[in-house]
Amino acid sequence: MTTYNATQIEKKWQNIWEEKDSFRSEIDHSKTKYYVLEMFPYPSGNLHMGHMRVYSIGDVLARFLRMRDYNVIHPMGWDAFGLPAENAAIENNVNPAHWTASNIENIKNQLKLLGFSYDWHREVNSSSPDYYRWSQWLFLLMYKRGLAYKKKSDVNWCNACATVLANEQVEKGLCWRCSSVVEPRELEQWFLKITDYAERLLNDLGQLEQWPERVKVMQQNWIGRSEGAEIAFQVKEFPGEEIRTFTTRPDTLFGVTYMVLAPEHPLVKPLVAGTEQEEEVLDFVSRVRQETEIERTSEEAPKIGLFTGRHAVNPVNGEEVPILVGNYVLMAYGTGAVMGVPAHDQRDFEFAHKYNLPIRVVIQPEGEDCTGQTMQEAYTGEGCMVNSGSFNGLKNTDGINEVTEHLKQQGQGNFRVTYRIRDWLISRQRYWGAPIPIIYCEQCGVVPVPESDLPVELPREVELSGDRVPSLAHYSDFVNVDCPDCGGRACRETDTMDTFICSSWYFLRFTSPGCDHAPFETEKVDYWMPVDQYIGGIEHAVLHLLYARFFTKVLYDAEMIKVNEPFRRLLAQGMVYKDGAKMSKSKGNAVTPDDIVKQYGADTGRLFILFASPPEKDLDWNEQGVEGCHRFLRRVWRLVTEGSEAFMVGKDTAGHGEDETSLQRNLHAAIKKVSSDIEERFNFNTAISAIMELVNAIYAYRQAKEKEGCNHKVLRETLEKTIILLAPFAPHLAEESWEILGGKDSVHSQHWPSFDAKMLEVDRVEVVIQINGKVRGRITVPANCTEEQLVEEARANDRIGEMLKGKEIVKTITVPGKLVNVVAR
RNA sequence: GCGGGCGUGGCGGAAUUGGCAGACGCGCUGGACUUAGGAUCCAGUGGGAGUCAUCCCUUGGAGGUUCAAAUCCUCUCGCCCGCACCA
Repeated sequence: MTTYNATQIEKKWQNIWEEKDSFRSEIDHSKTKYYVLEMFPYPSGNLHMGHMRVYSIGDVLARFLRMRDYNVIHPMGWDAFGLPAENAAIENNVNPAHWTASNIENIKNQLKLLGFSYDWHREVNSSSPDYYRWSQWLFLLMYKRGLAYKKKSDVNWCNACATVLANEQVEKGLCWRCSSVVEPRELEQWFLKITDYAERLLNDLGQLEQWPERVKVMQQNWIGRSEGAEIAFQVKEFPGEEIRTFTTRPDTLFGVTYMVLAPEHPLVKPLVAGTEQEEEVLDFVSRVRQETEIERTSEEAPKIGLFTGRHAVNPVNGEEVPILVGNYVLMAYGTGAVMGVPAHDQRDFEFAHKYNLPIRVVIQPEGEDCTGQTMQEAYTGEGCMVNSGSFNGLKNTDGINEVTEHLKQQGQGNFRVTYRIRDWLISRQRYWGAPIPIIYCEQCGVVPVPESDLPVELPREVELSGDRVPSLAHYSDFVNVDCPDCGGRACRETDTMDTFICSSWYFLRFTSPGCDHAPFETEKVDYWMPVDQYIGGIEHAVLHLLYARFFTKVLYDAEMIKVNEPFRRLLAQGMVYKDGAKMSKSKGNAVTPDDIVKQYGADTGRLFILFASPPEKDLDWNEQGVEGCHRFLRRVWRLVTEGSEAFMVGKDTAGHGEDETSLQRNLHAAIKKVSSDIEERFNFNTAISAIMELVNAIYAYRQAKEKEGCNHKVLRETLEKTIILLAPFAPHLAEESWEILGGKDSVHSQHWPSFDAKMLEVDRVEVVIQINGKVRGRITVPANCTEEQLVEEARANDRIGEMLKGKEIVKTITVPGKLVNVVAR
């Protein structure tokens, strides 16, 4: 017997798979297609355990489904644009393109060492011109459809990254990549109108039955739909000028005692012009506008309001209330103006107390008599409308509609839905991205680059002398261009696109990677889409996963694809921890896939990562657990090598008795469990434990038959099927074992075994006897025993009879094949 | 504050429909083989008591429903995650 040499075996089969092009996928209408996709990596240098986990999960599924006769597509590529390439370029004095290319080569080799079954013919690289050409083309599609526009506004600026960020890319006021504080900056930037799709992005979450609840909830929160009314207040001092507010509580309109504008509100300046308060207010406004999001939204930040000297007129009762400017009102939400109803909103209540503003109760809780003086906090519950003119006596829940309807008829308001989500800011002031295909002409203004001129290529020679890679504005050859319309002097847009654009459609490109006349071929995209199983980290719950859904819907509307949701089923895998901390180089607790491959082999690493925890839960890396998995694979290896020697030289001496039947029953039970655990539940950990049990059963059988010898036919069949079951998890060892056992072709081209229900049947079953719900004995009865017989048998049992002596049997409950419960007093 | 999730041996975790709690693995204990064992094989391993072919307790805690609860309901404690001055 030879020892298990993982390195040698793995190298051998990786070469064979590559030579035979084993994982190539083509359209085949005779089979059901299945698209298995894991989020493609950013090629940052080395693969880490998080990568190994996602890709191991995907590979098990892909290999399993192929054996289940699905036509599986399982592609891989590179999310290759992005800032780290620029930073590395400066540090190492190397062109970002070259740095990226060498990382890709490295990571690709690492993926190959792990034995993942990708169709490398479909490899895509988002930073190559033949890919970003179509990212640009899609931008132009958005532009044509009115979904891309440029506007000047306050945007999130990250100083460390020297670029702006989308709202989704700011976490608690910090840059998602480098964690530095994000500042507001007024710039003219390109946006995509994702808000036009807010309603559909929200509603269609309902279709995504196979997505984890938490991801759907996170997207729901992010989109943040709220229903209410928009109400117009006239400005007393400027007849004809109105302030529009959004509220979810139009029923409290009669309780308005003041109005607050955001500092950025366009009416602030004209309103205060010429008042005593002008200087103070403008000073306050400029101060607030310089604050970072952290400063402005921190818990300690006091709510400050300043009177503008002007008044708003309540449309329902003509009352005049002071207009203030407040630091807590956000221009980007609703209308940037808030009506203050202190009696029925806790924040307004506190604000009113601070500034001595009147509190007027307009919703009275049943059986109580609240007044502004006696209230300790705002009343936000249901009640009866009071102090509300003709609406008095109405239930406030009805009042919401009635008041809005009234305003609508008077032309002073309307029903309105507001979303928290903002348009997607896609401009980036960086070099290493896809250039935005827009030209600014002195004569014609904004001119989209004609499709035939795509791609707008990045300058290849990069200046690497400073402390950062210069943006495209630095390259005059790039900037200066003739206008495509009039031929006159023009210049290019010098910002590049957010890399999330590239990853919003790569799953479509995988269906037709070489296509040079369109982003993808209709026939192919229609065959392969949607992605049947998508796997990736939870960190993209509202970034990539929201953007990709948006792109898909736009392409659906443009009639380029037939699906309006890209990912049918989603698995958000947990993180990899070690010693209670997230595994990372900086914490010094990192174990790399390379280490594992070297020490134990890829099969051991893959097996452990799948066995240690169910995929959606966090996983704690444990060296001894890895050794346990390696031990298991060696146990399998010994069975195969010793078994094959026995098959060749030994005589088949044993007949077919109880032991053989039992072994076969173990086999079929394992087939059943492993199949359903992979296919229905994704519980790879329990699938693996079922294979371990089967292997233990084979060892037990061999030991039981040590003297008289095994039934080789049964043993061999069991062993072969065990190897097939193991193939998705430990593909190299399975392949080698298959060869040793004399199997035909590759183990991976075998049909997945089906279990025979007859094999699972037993003649006799053990049944638990309970008295009042407690286990008091066990009996073995024929499997087809009737309930009556079962009760008879139970009561006939000596011990049970003893315990029931002198008691009255109230009733008996039987669960066939499982238990008898005797209820006795 | 709103929303989602989790809590089971020394550890990772099983228990799929309410039906034997603790599968499988790690660790630990004992034995076999051996010059040796950090290899391999076999046996044991939730806690407590014991008259050792037995009983009691046990799924964060307290109640409840049920013949039967890790699983369903109510309350409660703890932890993790998302959103949050959102009008």
